Amino acid sequence: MVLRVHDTRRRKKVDFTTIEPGKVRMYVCGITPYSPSHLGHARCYVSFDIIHRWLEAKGYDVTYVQNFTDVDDKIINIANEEGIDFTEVAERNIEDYFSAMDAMNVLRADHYPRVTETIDGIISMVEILLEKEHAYVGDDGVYFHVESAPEKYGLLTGQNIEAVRAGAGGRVGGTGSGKRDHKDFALWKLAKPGEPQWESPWGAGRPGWHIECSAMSLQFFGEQFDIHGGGEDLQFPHHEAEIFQSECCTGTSPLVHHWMHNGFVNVDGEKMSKSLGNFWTITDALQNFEPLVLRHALLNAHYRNPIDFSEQLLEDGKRSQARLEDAYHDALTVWDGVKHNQIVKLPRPELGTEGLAHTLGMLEKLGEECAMAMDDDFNTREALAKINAAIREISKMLNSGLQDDDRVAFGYYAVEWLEEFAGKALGLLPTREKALMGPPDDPRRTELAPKVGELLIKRAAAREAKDWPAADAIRDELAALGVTVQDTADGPVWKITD
RNA sequence: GCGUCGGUAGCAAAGCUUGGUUACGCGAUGGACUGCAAAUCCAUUUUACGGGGGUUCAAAUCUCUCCCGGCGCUCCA
Repeated sequence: MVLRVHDTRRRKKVDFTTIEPGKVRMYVCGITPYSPSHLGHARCYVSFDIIHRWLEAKGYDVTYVQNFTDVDDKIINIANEEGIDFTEVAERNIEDYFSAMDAMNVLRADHYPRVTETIDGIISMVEILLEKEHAYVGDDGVYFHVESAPEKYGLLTGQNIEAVRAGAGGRVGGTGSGKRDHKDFALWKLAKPGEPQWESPWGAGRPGWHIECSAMSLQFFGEQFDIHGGGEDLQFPHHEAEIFQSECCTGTSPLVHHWMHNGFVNVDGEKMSKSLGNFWTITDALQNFEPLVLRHALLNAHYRNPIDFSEQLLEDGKRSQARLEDAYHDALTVWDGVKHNQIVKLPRPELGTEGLAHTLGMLEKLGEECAMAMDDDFNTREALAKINAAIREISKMLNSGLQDDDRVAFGYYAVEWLEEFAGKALGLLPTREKALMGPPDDPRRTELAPKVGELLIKRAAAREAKDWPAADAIRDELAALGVTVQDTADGPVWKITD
């Protein structure tokens, strides 16, 4: 099947092609670690995790590079306020980032280069740009001269060079920068006293914001690569600046074959921002919701469309995720019941119109449709629709009174199906152990277990005696503790649901 | 102002490139199952596609126009 991806530059879905057969070079702009990671980061890196996973599922050998902008004005300001080194600020926020991403099942990239480790590459790139007269040295740093390559202006955003000049002309003088033209941007900023700095031919200083990505992609991938991603806000000016720098430096065009940008997280219809007071860090969201619930909520929209975030969105995600995990749990239980015996190998499903054969045929078809959805520009919403349909089929079959061998074989097949699509492709499944045992690392569960166990024994006795009012009273008591009981064929099961 | 993306049922959100069948989920209601629940399944809510023209046998989908909204044009995922 052909993979179609939306390319920002061409503004449409195109057939995905790679520079080198079977290999994908993917660069995604990472965070500036000046504060704990927020929901916008969650959305971005979950989106590209999906892309990463699906490319690998399709058999590509993917090299995924994601940078850290570990020195910048905001980091320096915070370090100064707190009286610590800027590296400490960067370090602690990078740790926060990784722990949030790991919790959400975001697979690690292959490389996480940092600005502070890429200084040499940046300097040599700036030197070439100066040599080719695409850059000049100003009072306070080195600047890229946009007018030196006007044909590259607005490639991603359609901005018109004349209009931008007219619209922002007044700002040039006021900034006090050594720019000749307001459209120009810094490649190297000379250090003010006390700022972190590195030696360069133009004086001690640090890199401008955009140049790092050009230097890093050149270092890891060479002059061209397959996918460049990031949040949609990075299109202008960041990604357009990268095109200027890289293409003018190497003389090779295009730098990137597929530009991919994820949509924003809004809150109550407005952009999430600190100044509006509607700001959510990932840690905030994970106070009341499991990481996979957040992941599920994010995948419930297409990656390019905006998400309007709310408590309700997480509540919906929670229900959908519970439905998925329950189905996985049930299938695992059926199969796990005999795992110590010989694994029953399911015969190749024969398509039919009745019973097991029919359901197996349905699942096979749903799997194909799920893959088609992912091939269509990573349509996770559509894929989830297929997974929901599969859950229904699995659930029906597991409750249909199948006989032992068929039941076990079907459970095994269902586990494999879910692991392939919901697990491997979408990253929505917990480990088998977790799914079977429930959340063992929830401290509240451990705390409640003795009390709940006691009440359940009492309730079982009351039910045995058909004393329904007493049994219901105990259930109410459990509910007051935030515990919901389900009576199943294998006895009562309880969950924390408040 | 310029650029760009969007407006789909009570909520939420796919489908639009390649025009003709159901999205899916939540909520609500009814039913099956249950001592009652929960979970699960079945059904209804469903004459859904911002307004108005055009093309067509046929339009959510193509086209024109108008209205409304997000985002970008300064740092941002």
